[in-house]
This record gives sequence, structure tokens and C-alpha cells, in this order.
Amino acid sequence: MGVTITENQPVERRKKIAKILEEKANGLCPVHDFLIHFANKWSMLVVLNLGYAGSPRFNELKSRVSGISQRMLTVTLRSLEEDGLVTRQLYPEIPPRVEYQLTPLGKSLLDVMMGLGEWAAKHEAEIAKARKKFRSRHAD
Amino acid sequence: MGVTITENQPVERRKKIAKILEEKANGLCPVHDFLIHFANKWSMLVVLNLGYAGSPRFNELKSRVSGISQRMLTVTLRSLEEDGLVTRQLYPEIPPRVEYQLTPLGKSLLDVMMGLGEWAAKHEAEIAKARKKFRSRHAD
DNA sequence: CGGTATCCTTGGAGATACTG
DNA sequence: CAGTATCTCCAAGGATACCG
Repeated sequence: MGVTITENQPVERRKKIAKILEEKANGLCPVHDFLIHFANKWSMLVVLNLGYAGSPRFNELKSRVSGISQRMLTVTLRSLEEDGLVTRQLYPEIPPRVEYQLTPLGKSLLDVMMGLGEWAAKHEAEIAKARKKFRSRHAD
Repeated sequence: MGVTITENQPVERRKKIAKILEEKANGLCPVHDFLIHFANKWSMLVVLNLGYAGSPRFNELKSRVSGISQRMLTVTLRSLEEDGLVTRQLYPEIPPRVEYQLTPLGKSLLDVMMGLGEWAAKHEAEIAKARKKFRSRHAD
């Protein structure tokens, strides 16, 4: 009882981080492997918009994800599909209809993405302020 | 009372996502703005390792972040410093000693990063399996 | 030790045109 | 409608050499 819970928190945290950063057989840690496929401009935005829209069609999604090109939406969706995060449902009508949807795995990712998104929304102004300050201090 | 809590969850979720994806004055939503500075190969790994190591020196950090080059560690640290997530403490000794540390803002980001990291660690195998399956189905 | 300064390569991503 | 197919470009990032 000589150690309080608050003093234990950093220890627990370090253990968790250690597990996340532990190298696997391929020489990469889980995060690194994740980033290789996910550190890009559009994946997170597409996941969030799929979470919002439910089962949107291709062009529905395209108009929702502001600024994305047709090509990059295709590429991003294929990548998400490959990772098992998204399903692609084709209805062979004329003209064809295609609906995209998050898998259960994709929805679980959506939850942590929302955590990141909420952090970004909450601290946006603070970061902008820090940047401005940094630049004024390093301006020559 | 006609609507259960579980039926309300998607509604609440949509509200949250809507807020995250809401466009600001600069024409970007918080997530998009965040990604512009953060969707890269190293930032997340550096934040996690700073969370693990506490106040590491430059080369300490370099040896911890497996695979990073000296240049990219410098670039990444400067970017994190600019965003107010990391402090750089120089001790003017000979040879010089420099310690990096997460700011309170950086620590709050660490928490959500850990959420993402734990997700990645937990579902790594499932994703690898999905990829393999996808490739075998699309092999011609 | 903790960086800069260059040079160079690669692939992420945009623009445009075409198609089942 | 929902994509391919190309072409192109630029910047992220790696390699190497030098420096206070």
C-alpha cells in the first residue's frame, strides 16, 4: 500500500507502450506496420465518413470527402477493403450501384479514429497558436 | 421511452463525427488539418517512444525508434515542437546534451495514440489474414 | 553529441481522358 | 454510375558528408 494508484499509472502506461512497440517476426512493431498502410492523406477521412454515412454509394462518398479525387477514393477504398475494414457491395443494375460499408473490424477502428478526431477538434486552436508562436520566435 | 439507448448510439455517434468533420474557416475540418501535419511515417512512433522513455536524449531516441534516420528524427522532432507537443531542452555542456519531452498537450495526444496502438496490436493478425485472403481472391 | 547541408530516389497523389 | 488507364509532378524521406 506504499504505492498509490497515481504513481502506478506511468508504470502501467510504459507497459502498454512497450507492448505496442514490440517488434514482431517481420521486424516491425504493430504500430509501424499499421502506419505503412494507414499514414496517408485519405484513409482516416474515408473511415470517418463511412461511419457517418452508413452505406454510401461511390459518388455519395466522393462528395462527402471534401477534396478527394475519384482516383484517390478508389485507391483508398481498395486498400481499406484489402485490410478487411470495408466491404464493397455491387448491385448489377444499369447503371451499376455500389455501396461501401464498414465491417465490424472497420467499426472498431472507427471508434479509436473518433478518439483521435475529437482530440484534433478539441486542440486545433491550441496547436495553431503554438505554431504561430514557434514561427514568430524562429523568424529571422 | 420508446427509443432504447442502443438505438440512440448511432445517432450520438453521427453527431460526434459530424463535429469532427465540420469545415472551419480555412476550408478544412479538424481531422484534415491534423492529418496534413501528422499523416507521415514517424510522428506517431516518436510520440509513443517519448511517452515510453520520458526525457530521452537525441541518440537515445534515435536508437529506440527503429529504422529512423538522423535527418528524419530531427525533422519529426522539429515538427512536433512547432505544434507544441514536444519541448527541446538544451544543456550547453561539452559535448552538448539535448533532452526531449512531451508537453501536457503531447501527453494528451499520447493517450489517444495509445488507443490507436492498442487497436493495431490487437487486430494485427486479423488484418494480415484479411490481406492474404483478399490477394488470393484477386490473384489472376 | 547533436545536429546541417546536399543530393537523389521513390511513390503518393493530382489532372485528364476514356469505358463497361 | 463507378470506375480504369496514363501521364505527370512534387515532396517525403533515405544516403552521405560535413560541422560547432
